[in-house]
Amino acid sequence: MITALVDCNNFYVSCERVFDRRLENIPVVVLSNNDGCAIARSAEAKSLGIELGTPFHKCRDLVLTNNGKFLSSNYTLYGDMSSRVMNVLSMFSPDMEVYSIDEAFLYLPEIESPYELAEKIRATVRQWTGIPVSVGISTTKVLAKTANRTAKKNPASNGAFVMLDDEKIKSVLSSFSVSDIWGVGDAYSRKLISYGIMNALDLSLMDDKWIKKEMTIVGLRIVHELRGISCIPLETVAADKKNICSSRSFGVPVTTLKEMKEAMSAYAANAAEKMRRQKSAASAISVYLSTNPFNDSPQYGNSASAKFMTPVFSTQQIVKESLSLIESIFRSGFSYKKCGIFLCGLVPDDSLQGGLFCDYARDEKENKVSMVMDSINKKYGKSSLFIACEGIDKEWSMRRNFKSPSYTTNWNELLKIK
DNA sequence: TCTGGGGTCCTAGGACCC
DNA sequence: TCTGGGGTCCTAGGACCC
Repeated sequence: MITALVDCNNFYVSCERVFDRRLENIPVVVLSNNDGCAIARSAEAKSLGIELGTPFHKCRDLVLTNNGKFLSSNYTLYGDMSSRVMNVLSMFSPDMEVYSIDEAFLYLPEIESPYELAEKIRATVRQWTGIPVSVGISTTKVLAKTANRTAKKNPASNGAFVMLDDEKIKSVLSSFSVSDIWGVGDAYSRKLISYGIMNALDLSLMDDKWIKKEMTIVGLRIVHELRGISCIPLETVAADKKNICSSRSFGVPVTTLKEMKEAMSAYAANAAEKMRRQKSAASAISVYLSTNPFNDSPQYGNSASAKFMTPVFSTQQIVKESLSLIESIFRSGFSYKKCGIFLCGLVPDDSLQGGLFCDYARDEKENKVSMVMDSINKKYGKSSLFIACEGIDKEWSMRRNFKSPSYTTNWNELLKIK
């Protein structure tokens, strides 16, 4: 099957550039939550040598002295731009897997000129959304990923790379480092290199038994895909999450139980809303807190979990349980950096059943309140309605000193043309 | 001063069953 | 010296992805 991987170039930076032309041709760095470290870089920023994950304070001067700009991440904008891009891509194939916020796999029909199609995809997405993309085309997902990376690495390829015949595939693989293969991370690439397996062609020629022993069945699938045997299917329908997590670092250290409980309530409410969006209920929850491991100050971290007799659905129930758990592990005298919640054992909400020891009438009422809150927040914007125990001032909330407007999702922040 | 957040899958080993 | 065979379920930990 002819498989394409379409990947947006420097996606977050590109989203920002669509609405602010002043960001063209200068180093632009988008920072993680809390303005902590670099998570997206323009080509100009990359050529200054700024690596993914570089802490803000370690690259601030370099970027600013080169007339560059920092931006806080604006996920509302990126999420909305992503769905625009995906909408355009879906016109090119009925068989599409949205793989991440900035990538999609597509099955393409057998066509005479895949290269022309790739060009058409690039031009259409660019014109309709403003986002530049790269296209890699081959016969399996792993090979399409490889082609895409090759397109990005070679300026001559003009953002599109096709490898369909064996000779071409072999020649690309022979100069493709194992550490760049999709599915081969740090640990495996170190291991492979220690065995003298340096490039993708070397890996594809290894014995199946050896691969399975050293890299489990997951590694074997990757190797087969490198050989052109498709074994990672296209997932056209996004599966429901099995776990949902919400966690954040604090903008300023948290030292009191009162603030910790406010933050915990906010994250719990956020996780509960995400869970209801996919129509699930949680069988268990787990919470954790921790100090800042990069500090010399006294360290402490802990977690606690609880199982519910019957799966829970409402924000009220989830917040209540999370607060009692976090209280049980909170110790005063520490400067906390982070806390979070996991909702586990998610089941479809239509299979909710009353438990013998539950107050069914109360649960029903709370479930309805949660759904009403969700619909109001959907209509009037996030956190139009929130529970009081999240606190009002939220001094612990994350830093986002350089956030751009929500150009596409908030009437008050529309782009103004002068 | 300052280092993100949110997921998935697989395996080994222990506990338990008959 | 010697201690069955076959299975399930759960959890922790390690690998990976963006």
